[in-house]
Amino acid sequence: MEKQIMDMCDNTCDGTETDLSTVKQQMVDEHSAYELAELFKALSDPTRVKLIGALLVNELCVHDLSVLLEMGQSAISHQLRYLRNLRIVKRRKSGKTVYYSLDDSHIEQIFVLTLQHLKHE
Amino acid sequence: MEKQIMDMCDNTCDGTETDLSTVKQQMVDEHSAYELAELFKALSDPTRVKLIGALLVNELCVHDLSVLLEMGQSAISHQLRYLRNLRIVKRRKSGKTVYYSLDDSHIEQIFVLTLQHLKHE
DNA sequence: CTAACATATGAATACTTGCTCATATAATAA
DNA sequence: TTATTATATGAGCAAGTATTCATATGTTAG
Repeated sequence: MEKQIMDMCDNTCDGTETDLSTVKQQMVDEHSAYELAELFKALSDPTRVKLIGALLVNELCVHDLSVLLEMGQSAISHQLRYLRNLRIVKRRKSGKTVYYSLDDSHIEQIFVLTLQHLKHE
Repeated sequence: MEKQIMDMCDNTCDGTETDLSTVKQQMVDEHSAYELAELFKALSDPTRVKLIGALLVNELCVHDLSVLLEMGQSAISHQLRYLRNLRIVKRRKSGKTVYYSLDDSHIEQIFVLTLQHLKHE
């Protein structure tokens, strides 16, 4: 434990000439790191990926999404709320049914770009 | 429960004219969904984001990363192993010290693209 | 009004995950 | 050899997460 704190005070390990303060200035800041992680976390679950993948094709209601993914209505609804809180999807109500669609072209781009990368290799 | 299974057999809910089988054909398949989620999961943690953000600037050894992120050596090492297993980072050994660097230009692109999106809004 | 349908949501639970601690491995120095 | 430095790793735990179940809300039909 004491040793660890000592290490923290040192600025380089033996054999490195890297200027850490320069790296620290250039690297992504604390706040951005959390924002990035939060955004990627939304895409880090297969169910959410499938939901986004489906909404990429068409606006769909909860029931249809539940049929498409072969999952319970409640699970779908919970995940849609998650994505809605992050403004990744939006909803449109029409009578009894609620239609969901994508609400963020950024996510759409990232999603499609990454999908292409996975396919072409 | 019985009701749920009934729902699954229906192909549309009232008020929808969406052809679900057509959507299913176009949407991302099961396997791709899991691959996408796995990839994004690697980027869904602030520590891993910071690690990648630092290695985006420079190749760095474990100790320096531990200093930069102000975290214990063990935590850093565990996360580096995680990223290494997914071939996101690679390592180069030089004497006692091990230098890590990015190993996947895809991830790099996605990371930078997303970072830009977050900044410009 | 009541019944049926569509969606939302709180609680419970099984599972996952990120960190710490202690220790192991590996390389170098004395 | 032993001591020191750098990194790796297994176990354990606390916190988080995705699903299910039961139920609530809201909408339309009869």
